[in-house]
Amino acid sequence: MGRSSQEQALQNRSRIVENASRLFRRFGVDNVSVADVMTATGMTIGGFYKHFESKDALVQEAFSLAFKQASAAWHHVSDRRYHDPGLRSGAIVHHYFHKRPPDQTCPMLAFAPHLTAEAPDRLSLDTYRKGAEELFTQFLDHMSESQTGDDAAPISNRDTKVLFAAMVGAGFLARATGDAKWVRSVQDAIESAATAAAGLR
Amino acid sequence: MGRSSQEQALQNRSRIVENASRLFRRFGVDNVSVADVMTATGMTIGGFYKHFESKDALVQEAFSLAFKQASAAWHHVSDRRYHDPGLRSGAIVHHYFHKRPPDQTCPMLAFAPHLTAEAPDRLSLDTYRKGAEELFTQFLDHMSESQTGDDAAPISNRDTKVLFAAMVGAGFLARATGDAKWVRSVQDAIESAATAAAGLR
DNA sequence: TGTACATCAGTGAACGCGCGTTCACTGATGTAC
DNA sequence: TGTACATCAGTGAACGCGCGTTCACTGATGTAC
Repeated sequence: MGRSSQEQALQNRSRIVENASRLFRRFGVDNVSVADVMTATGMTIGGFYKHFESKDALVQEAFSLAFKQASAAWHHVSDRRYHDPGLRSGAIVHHYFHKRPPDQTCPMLAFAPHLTAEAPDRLSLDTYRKGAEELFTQFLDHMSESQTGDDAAPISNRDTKVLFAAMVGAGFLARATGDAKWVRSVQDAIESAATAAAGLR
Repeated sequence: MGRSSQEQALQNRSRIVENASRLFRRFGVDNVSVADVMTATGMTIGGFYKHFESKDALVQEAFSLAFKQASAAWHHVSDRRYHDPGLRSGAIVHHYFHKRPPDQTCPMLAFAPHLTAEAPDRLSLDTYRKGAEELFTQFLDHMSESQTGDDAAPISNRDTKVLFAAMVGAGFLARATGDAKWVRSVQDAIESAATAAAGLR
């Protein structure tokens, strides 16, 4: 195994990032080693540093990719046209909780745990912040857009924010408890509230 | 420094757990070493294993203590008597977001991050599950109780669940972003929604 | 009540393991002539 | 178009560090007589 072509090398680099993003989202950043990522890509450890300066640099790229994919997934769900606007917001919530394979966990959840304002040394904080804010504003836009037109008034900004936080919170709890009964009842409540919020106003 | 008295030893044990709980809540379980805890208690590393079988055993005791303290704190806030029932639920939310020193972070947030359903080896999962469910049902009870009597109808069960998830979610995001503007706007929305939910029904 | 001995809470150095990172090396790719 | 040489993507062993855990040891506490 000697040198790879420049084209091949770029492809390999992309595959490393893709695998990293997938594994990080599923198992958590701290539970996946650089060697794990390289093995999953079919390479050995040493080559990693020909592409990235450090693990943290990889984490940041994995962030960006995950946020991009998540935003694309949202578009996909919310662009389906329903007659009942309530169904639309409900469908988004339902998809968020129940229709995602484990390696497509919400990036808000997947990457934040190992970040703490109080724990200093983490460089990836800024990347996370930027991606998180972007995803949030996209969610706001989507929710208001998806409910306009037709005959229904849009969900209020306040309710959308509450819904957003509730989705993240319930997803977080589900991740930690492994889908306990009470958590599922919370998820159902949120889905129902989303449908109602769109229907009533 | 020879042997300590049995009484002294028990006190030391308690102090270890207290310090652990405080440090874990503030910096996260994975960012605090056993040595850190022992140093904070004014002891050296070796003595630790005279009291605990492993770090994980300590984590579990720290869980329990934190959940107890959190539940006590809730009692304290919600037991204050307000005239306006809306104020009560709003006050609980407000306290949750803004009135806690960093070493009293919500245990839901503090301990879950290093737990993942997908990451197997963690023994402390069950302890967390139990504590989390207990804290949740206590929250439900408190919210419904605190709004009854007087002239206002209680908040619906559904709304309480949504509020709960939203509080956890927003707290989670705040922890990771270090209080970004948009996160604070989400927190304000939740507080306002809590007040409104109690006032309207 | 005092004395001899066993116990064991606490000490601090050392071990072992995982993991991020480095390094000398290989051989195919790219380039200069 | 072919040949000689430099480059550098990828290899796999080794290093270094942090941290959970172990261990031989100390000396005050607890106990038996």
